[in-house]
Amino acid sequence: MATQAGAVPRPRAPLNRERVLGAAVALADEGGVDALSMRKIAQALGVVPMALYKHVANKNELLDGMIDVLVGEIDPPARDTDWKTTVRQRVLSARRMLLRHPWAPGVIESRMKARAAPTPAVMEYLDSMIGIFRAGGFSIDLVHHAMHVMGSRLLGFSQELFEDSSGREPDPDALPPEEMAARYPHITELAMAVAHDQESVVGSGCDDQFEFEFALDLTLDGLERLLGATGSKG
Amino acid sequence: MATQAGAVPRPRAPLNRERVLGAAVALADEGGVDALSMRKIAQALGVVPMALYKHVANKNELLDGMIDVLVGEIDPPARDTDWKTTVRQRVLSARRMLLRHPWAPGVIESRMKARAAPTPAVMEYLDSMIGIFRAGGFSIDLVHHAMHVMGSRLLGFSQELFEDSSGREPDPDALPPEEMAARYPHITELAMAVAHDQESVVGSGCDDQFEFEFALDLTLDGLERLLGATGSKG
DNA sequence: GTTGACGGGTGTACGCCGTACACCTACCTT
DNA sequence: AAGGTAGGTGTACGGCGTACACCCGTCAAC
Repeated sequence: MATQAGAVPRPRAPLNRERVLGAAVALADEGGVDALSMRKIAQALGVVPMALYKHVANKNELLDGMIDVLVGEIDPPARDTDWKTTVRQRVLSARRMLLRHPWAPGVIESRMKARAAPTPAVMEYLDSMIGIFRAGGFSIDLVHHAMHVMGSRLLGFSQELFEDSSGREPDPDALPPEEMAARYPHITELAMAVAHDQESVVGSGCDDQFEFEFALDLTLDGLERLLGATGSKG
Repeated sequence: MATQAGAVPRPRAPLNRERVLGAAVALADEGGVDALSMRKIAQALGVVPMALYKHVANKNELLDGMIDVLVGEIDPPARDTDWKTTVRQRVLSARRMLLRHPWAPGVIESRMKARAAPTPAVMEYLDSMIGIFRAGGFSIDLVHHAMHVMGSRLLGFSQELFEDSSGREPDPDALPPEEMAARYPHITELAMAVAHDQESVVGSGCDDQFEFEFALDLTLDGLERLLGATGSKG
């Protein structure tokens, strides 16, 4: 009489860590990380909240697991190219991942601060990145500096201070334009200039991708110049 | 007969927005932002939780207010120096502020994402920074790029991926050194090298301040080279 | 002097959260 | 048949943000 011989329609697939993390990531993708709760994840999986705790230790460990899932989405390093191309491609791949999961930077940062060690996937990512620099002839000291220089960009995100604000409901107590211009003349000037050229770009009128690559290349060029100046001793 | 003529010991100073924000910042400084709750702030002020809501609209608005307090701690721009020195000093001042309030980057980032506009103090900071570049002869386009390049560093923090881990309770399931070295050879090599030189520096063996300035100068040098290449037309 | 508005602290209550703990059930091993 | 084990369940607790009704001291207008 076990399993009722298929009489009942099997109510759901068996839970496992992967499915829990997947549901959590999906929920965060569509509602932001603040809207993520153990109870909501359980509901999405058709399961009682406490069931999740058989697969993740607690919410923090769940967040760690989610990060690992995301870092796993980053492309592996290219083979048979110079370090600069490899780093560039890798960082851009990381950026693509983060654009798919805009809540990720915050989680990464907060988890980094709370934990003794980054998660294994992050460790592997960093290790591989260091390896790319080393293989490119960077001295160990220079790699060290380079990792710091890349800083947050290493994981693909910069602050995006001027994030796309179109499509947000207009702020009820926003300043009228003329007062805006009077109080923040430089911001206004910049915003006007950005809005003027390249009207083709939808949204903010600022090509985020271009800006990102501009910044990335500036950094990489700077590193390349340093590499040339100090030679390549290990 | 108003105010009882000092017969009762005045139980507490009257509440106001400033005192609420001050208590909130103090609490976050000593317990991290996760430990911050309206109830704890109220308790610290000897007041019932709902009293706070007469001075801040809600917790998010409180966080915004806290950011404004912090940004107000950043030194005003120096006068009568070149743009590079001015930017450098300002960014380093912002960094000092953030070292005093390590929870701030996370709050700034999360609030930036949730809000239509940054808080006024942040706006003023950004505006002033743009003004410094403009006064230094940067074209508006180049300022635009520069702001993006500075990215998170503009507000003084880089990711600090290798944050000081000394003084944290040892991770119970940390890898033994040899396995660490086998799995993450590059990280290990770098860590060893960093630990070797400059044993004078306490903590992680990595001079964060030096790394920060190294990265900052690399960026600024790159911008300076661009400035020279394109000339200074507005 | 009385009145009434009002700024600001209070008390209660609701619905959400993470999760400890005891349980129950279906399967696998022996 | 017996018992262990992995995994889903149910209940319960303490903490959170905050809506809402209240109450009291001050002060203006009459």
